[in-house]
Amino acid sequence: MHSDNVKDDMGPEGDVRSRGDAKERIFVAAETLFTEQGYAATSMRMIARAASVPLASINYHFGSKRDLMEAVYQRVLGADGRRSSYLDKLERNAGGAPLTVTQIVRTFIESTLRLSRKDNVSGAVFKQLIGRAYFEPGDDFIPSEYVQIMDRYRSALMRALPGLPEDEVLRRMYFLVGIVAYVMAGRDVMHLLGRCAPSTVNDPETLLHALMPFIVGGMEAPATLAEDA
Amino acid sequence: MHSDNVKDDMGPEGDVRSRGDAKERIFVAAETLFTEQGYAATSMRMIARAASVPLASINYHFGSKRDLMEAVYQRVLGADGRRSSYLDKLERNAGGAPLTVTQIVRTFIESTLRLSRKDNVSGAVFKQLIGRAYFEPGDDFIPSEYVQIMDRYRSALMRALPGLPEDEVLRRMYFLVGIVAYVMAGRDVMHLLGRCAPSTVNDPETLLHALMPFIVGGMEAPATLAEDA
DNA sequence: GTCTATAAACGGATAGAC
DNA sequence: GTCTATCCGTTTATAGAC
Repeated sequence: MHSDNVKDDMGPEGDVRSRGDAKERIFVAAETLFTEQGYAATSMRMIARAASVPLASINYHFGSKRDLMEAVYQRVLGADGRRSSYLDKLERNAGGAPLTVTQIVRTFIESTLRLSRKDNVSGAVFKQLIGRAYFEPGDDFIPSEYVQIMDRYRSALMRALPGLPEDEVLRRMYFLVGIVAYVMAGRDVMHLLGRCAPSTVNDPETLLHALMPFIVGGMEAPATLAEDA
Repeated sequence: MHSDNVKDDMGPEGDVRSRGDAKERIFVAAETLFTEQGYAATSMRMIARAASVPLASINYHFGSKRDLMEAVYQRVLGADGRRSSYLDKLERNAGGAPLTVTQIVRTFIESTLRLSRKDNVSGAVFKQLIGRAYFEPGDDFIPSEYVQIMDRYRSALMRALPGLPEDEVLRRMYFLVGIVAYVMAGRDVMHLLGRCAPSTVNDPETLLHALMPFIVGGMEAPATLAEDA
């Protein structure tokens, strides 16, 4: 431990960095623990210990545990704002023509993947967080930006699938979000399904790539099954 | 058994019923609360209050909170043992020919739905529990019977989709399980996607029916996308 | 077997020294 | 701003009367 004027020797950035570091470490620890264990099962003391800060520091920087949770979700999901702009760019290139289902689905999946790589200190660890956002019970932490993005995807899919009733498109979009969330959540269900190379199956990136033909096939399927044996 | 002869006046079924009632009420309350709120967020006191039993009664009948959780999962998932026999019956009728993807998927979905209606006192409430089984962090509660059932589905799908590589079939089965679990989990994500008649969208039974063509289309899709604009 | 009372530990949040 | 010590409610689990 050092006394007050030791920090002053580092100049102004010393102060800023020490503040930022503590807050950032709390952020990373909270993101990791909430993701791995869920909100209710994670205690403030676990977060403090993982971030190597005193317990009171969390309340000082973030307020309550609930506030901390909302801050984590806001940052992670808020970084997703570019999803709609990717769609905009595609539609501009198409010159007014409807996008294909493949294009829309690929944009959704790739921006989700990009979200899991950039702007996130914890990178590989955080992958479950968005998936968990849909399953965590209680009040929803999902920011309003997300609603707008989903609306953009909805209208694009409506145009791409004119043969389907509107509510059917909506349901299939529900399935699209759900299955991506499920894969992002990354729960290892494969041990249920028998042996397989774990790297092939558990890596979210590989899985989401394999997901493409599956989703497109599902999206473009007829509303009612032809075969009914 | 018991020292007091007061209870003997009710006859043997009096004893059995009183034991069964308390234990059963605890079971139902636990199933409901674990399902609605998750394991960590549910306290023994909530369960005791919902079941109208004293707190100590839970520990007497079930041991620890963890033991209670495992008992609930065992009973709910264990009731799923008929899934494989449904497949067996189909294959016997087919006389050695491979089942169609539609048949397999329908069997999976319908037995999942049947599971949510029968052999469960809480009926409508429990719907999320199986879905949650795949997402609840921590050690897994999934009984070994499930692994065998999944193996049966895996081999049936392998035969139904001879054009796909084995690991691709496995991945698509992963998607099948995932999306059914997601819909069963029943988290209301539809407010993200814009307005829609809630009854059409939130009712699991309707959703799972709409899921059929989507999944079959995804299952039968080519391994690589033809269109790549 | 049922229930009250309590033990022992843990939870989030804060007061106050520095 | 940082950190120690603490308050106080809640948690799981059990002891012991009936």
